[in-house]
Amino acid sequence: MDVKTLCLGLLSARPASGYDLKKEFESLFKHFFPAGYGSIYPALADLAAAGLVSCEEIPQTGKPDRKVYQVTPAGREAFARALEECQPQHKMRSEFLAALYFADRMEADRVRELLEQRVAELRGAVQHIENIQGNWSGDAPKGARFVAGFGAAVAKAAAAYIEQHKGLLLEDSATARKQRHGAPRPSLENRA
Amino acid sequence: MDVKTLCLGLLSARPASGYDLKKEFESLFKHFFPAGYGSIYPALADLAAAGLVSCEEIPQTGKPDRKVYQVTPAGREAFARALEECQPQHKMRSEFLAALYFADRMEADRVRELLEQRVAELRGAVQHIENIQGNWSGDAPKGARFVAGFGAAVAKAAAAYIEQHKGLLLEDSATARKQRHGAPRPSLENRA
DNA sequence: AAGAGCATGTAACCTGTTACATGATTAT
DNA sequence: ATAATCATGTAACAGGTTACATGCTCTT
Repeated sequence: MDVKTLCLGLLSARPASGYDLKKEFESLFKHFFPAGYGSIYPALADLAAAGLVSCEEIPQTGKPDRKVYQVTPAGREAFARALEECQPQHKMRSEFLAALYFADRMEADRVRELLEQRVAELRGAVQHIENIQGNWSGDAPKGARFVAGFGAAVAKAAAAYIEQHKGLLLEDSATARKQRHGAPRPSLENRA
Repeated sequence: MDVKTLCLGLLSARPASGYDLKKEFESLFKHFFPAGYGSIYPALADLAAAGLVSCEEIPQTGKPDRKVYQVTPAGREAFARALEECQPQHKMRSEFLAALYFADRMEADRVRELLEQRVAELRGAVQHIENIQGNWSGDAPKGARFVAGFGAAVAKAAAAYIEQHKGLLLEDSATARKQRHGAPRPSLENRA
């Protein structure tokens, strides 16, 4: 399941240009499978070379010809097989968590900055998803709805965790806790 | 924040060999920053070449010499600067979500399989984290505790979402819902 | 006038993954 | 016996990112 396969999948719903596909990646796929022109255009060229899509060039004035790609029967079959056979991974690489692992060695302001930035990003992601959902009129495919809901739910959970547990990183002494809340708060955070 | 920087960070807590570092990556970092020997050994060689770590070779019988790396003052400084200056990203690439976006074009059994696999993985991740937390006796660094809690919370939220919303993907007609639950369930899933 | 949107692509680069190569010791 | 653990590394490969290259039109 690489960018190439995803392009094939999107094209098997409707014909599109590389530019169009980029916009699709920017909307729903943005937060779990980003792709730029640098991967989309070569992917399209490869798919065409393999005969999985065909390309119709539409002349334009003042801009490069618009190249609209369409799935071929072979492409449709290849995508179906890909869906059947792939063992979909869920990879993540979080520099955010890696950095916070070393929170001990950072200044409190820096920790606060990282935490706030991440929460802002997460809220942005939720907003982005809810905007998309708001533009659906009940006719969106169930896969899209499931995926959007998943993204929003997980982003909200992440933001909530940060808000609820940032104290663990920002208040480093029992004294600090006492002064701010009147009583020490034993760390219950990590219980099952 | 690449594998190289993380190795430097781990080494600035205690000296270790590449093999040791791999184990550290396998424990807490496993779910948000995986790294294999193929990235760790070259990273260590680069760090040594740059003078950020020093290496002591300990002869062994029957195995390659154990190479224990230690941070140099320059390395400590470089890591501090990296923590200060990095703008930590949180990248994810989920073939799982990408595949489910196309759930319409999959057989129900296949969808069920993907969902179950993912839930099993998520529960495994939670288990893994809770095992680590169980081995801590209150003395673990706060960064580690925060990160572990975050991972567990997010994994639980993801698993819960899947369990609660898999119906959206598996029951595809109002008829099916009526037969199983006695009444159709309007899609409330995506409301804010 | 400035900026966003439309529209395509290439080439160098970075980083990480996978497979290969070796081999003794210890636990089940 | 078999598998796991210890212990190191290289080389080829894959895949994606970034910067470069071009240029018109429409909106503000």
